[in-house]
Amino acid sequence: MRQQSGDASLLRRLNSAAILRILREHEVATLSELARAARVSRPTAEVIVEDLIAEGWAEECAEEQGDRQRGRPAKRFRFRASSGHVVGVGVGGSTLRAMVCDLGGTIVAAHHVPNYAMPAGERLDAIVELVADVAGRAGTAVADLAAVGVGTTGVVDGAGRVVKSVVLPGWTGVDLQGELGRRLPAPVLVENDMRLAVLAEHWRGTARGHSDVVYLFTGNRLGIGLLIGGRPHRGAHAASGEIGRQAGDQWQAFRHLADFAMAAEPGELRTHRQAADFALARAEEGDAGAAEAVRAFATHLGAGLLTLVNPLDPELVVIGGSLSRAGDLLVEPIREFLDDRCLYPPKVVASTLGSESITLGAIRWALNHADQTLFT
Amino acid sequence: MRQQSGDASLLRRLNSAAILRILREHEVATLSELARAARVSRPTAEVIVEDLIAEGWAEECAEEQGDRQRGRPAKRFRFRASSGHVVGVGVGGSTLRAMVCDLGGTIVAAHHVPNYAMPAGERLDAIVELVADVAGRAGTAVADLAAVGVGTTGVVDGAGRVVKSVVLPGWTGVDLQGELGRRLPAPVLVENDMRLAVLAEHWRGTARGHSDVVYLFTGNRLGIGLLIGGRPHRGAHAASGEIGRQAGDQWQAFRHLADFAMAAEPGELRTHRQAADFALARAEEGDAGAAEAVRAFATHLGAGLLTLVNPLDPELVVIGGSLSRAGDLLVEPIREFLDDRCLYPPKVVASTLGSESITLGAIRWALNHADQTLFT
DNA sequence: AGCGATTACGTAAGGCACTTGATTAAGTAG
DNA sequence: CTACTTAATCAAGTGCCTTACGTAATCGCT
Repeated sequence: MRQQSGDASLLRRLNSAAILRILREHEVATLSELARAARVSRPTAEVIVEDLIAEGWAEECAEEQGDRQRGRPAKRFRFRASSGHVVGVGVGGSTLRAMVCDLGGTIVAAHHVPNYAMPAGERLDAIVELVADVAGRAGTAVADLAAVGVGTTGVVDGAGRVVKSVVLPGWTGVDLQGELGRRLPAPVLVENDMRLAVLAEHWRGTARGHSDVVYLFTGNRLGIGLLIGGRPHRGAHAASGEIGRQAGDQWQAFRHLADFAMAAEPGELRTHRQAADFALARAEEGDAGAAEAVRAFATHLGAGLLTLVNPLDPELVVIGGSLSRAGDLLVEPIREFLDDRCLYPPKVVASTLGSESITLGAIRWALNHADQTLFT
Repeated sequence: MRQQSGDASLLRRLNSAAILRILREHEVATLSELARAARVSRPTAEVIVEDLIAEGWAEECAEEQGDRQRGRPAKRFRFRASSGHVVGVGVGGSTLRAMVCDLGGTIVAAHHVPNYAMPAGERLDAIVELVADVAGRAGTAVADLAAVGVGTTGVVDGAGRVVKSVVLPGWTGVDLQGELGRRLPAPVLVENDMRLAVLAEHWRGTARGHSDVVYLFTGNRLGIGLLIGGRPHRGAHAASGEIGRQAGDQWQAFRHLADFAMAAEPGELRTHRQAADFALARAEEGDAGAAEAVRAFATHLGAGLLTLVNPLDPELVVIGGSLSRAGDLLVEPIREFLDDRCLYPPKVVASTLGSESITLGAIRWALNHADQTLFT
């Protein structure tokens, strides 16, 4: 822990950051409100707000009709959300997605392009182009972006290098953060997609208000993202959540669905996800065998989750990824399984963010970085 | 996150805390050194040190021969470790242990008494008496203690209540922190023993310098303590590490040893720990069957650990508890198992703290609390 | 319309903590 | 004994915040 010390200017930085925070949390605020909330005197709040306006972080806004109290009308100020923008990028197995939002967290543009099998260099170019594209749609230059957050499949180390990727050919070993940082005139932050997904759930998804969350991604593969103490857990080698090589059949749940699909329509070759979609669709139509397979699948997931839930004791388990659309069909058996076996069963819910979760997480990740530089 | 703000006096508090920190980290320091390290001017460092001395936190010490440089000799100051003391208590299955240490972390007294089956009220009295005893041995009054840290078996909630204990009869439901706080004229902090054990390993054990650690306690039962980001992980219901009710045979490793002991000496009734001691002793003597049983036991533990290691990606796994005396006999098979199956295998080591780990952790927990109040 | 009550704005004076810079003190090296 | 080095001491001076007081703008009541 860095020992804090400093001269008088530190005080100003601190108070300035406090005021800015309060401004951003409230829609609008008067000087008196700011002074009270930040526990500083009015004159102090005044000069700080003047500075913030001069630097473009805040703006005065016209008074609204209706909320007029007694006494002299107060000037009203608000955080200038458009003073900066960030981009979030999601590098998925089949799609490159990107979003732009302002510093207030409002999404102002989004776009996506297919992510077919291509050499790494070409994909880097595609990402750069996509970032420029969405930035343009938002009326911003790439150079003016406060940060670009990127979420990608694979093991991503602390420096934003893709250490290992089985989904994207040629992606292993790419120094994604370095390469994008060289091509983009803005700070680039690369993270693993699971960690960003759970961050998104915490920000705008079903995990709002919960600081200890286990996120289970279900799609063509299984993945885990852990939120611990409100922050994504990365692990010593940034490999947290990698359950792919898990021994035994701990996480080999897909076979229940694959077996069902194979039995129902023999000869058909399916990916995990295709088999899952097939079985889920049949189950929703009322097919008893399919329902049984889905239940076995979910229970298997529950068993895997249990090995984590007991040691970690999370508040919440979120089931995300494309299979989470199945909702209670998937969630209910997991809930039952955990309820039976945990001293303190966590809540179990399905994600509602859908395919946007990783991009949203990348946005939040970039916003976190912007905040850090903003509040210093 | 609380938004910081404050007037000029905050600056003094901050700088004062910084100086105090530096003083405690260095054995002795001159004013110039302090000013440089804390990044404040010399006059500032001077008045702060004067204040600290007046309040008893620091003291001037005579110059040492030998380290004389050129120029006017500097006054030398040091942290006054004896300005405060804390007590750490470990409530184990068969023993109550206590230690006293000063604010510099030096143990100055220790004592322990048996913890036989007794009513909760009686045990509370025994703890209070033990605390008074060790405090007396250290030449301190209980009322002068900066904090008393207590580690106990069982599920301990955020307020220091024993929510559940299977080891100590009548211990379930005791508001340990409240009851002790009422009986002791000092701040009392109660935590789960596993979390304190891993804290001790981080402080003075094999986990020094590692911030992401999985600690596996092996004794009469299995328990887990997680250190995440350098801090003990508590979980949403403070039940982190409770693997007792784990489903299936995930953590039922003891049966390998119990089966061996039963086969070797039929009819003998043993606790888990007795069976383990028996098998380990035989294995050390070269008994092939015993070695096989121990290996199966260790491998079973490895399988349980794997379910945690892959999602959490710790730097280190520490095997603690009484069985860890077996050393490589236990650790080596676990290491092999994890090395085979992890993308990034953690280091695996046996604890060297022995039976003191929980008490040491309680000490460190109390010191953390003392620090928090010290540096404000 | 005028007046008091209420609330916010604006400015001045004072205090606290830190900094810089000059001067004095206390040693060592030659 | 002198030169050099480093520490202690003292004296401004600056930045930031606070309290205090006077001014401005609006509402509600008479």
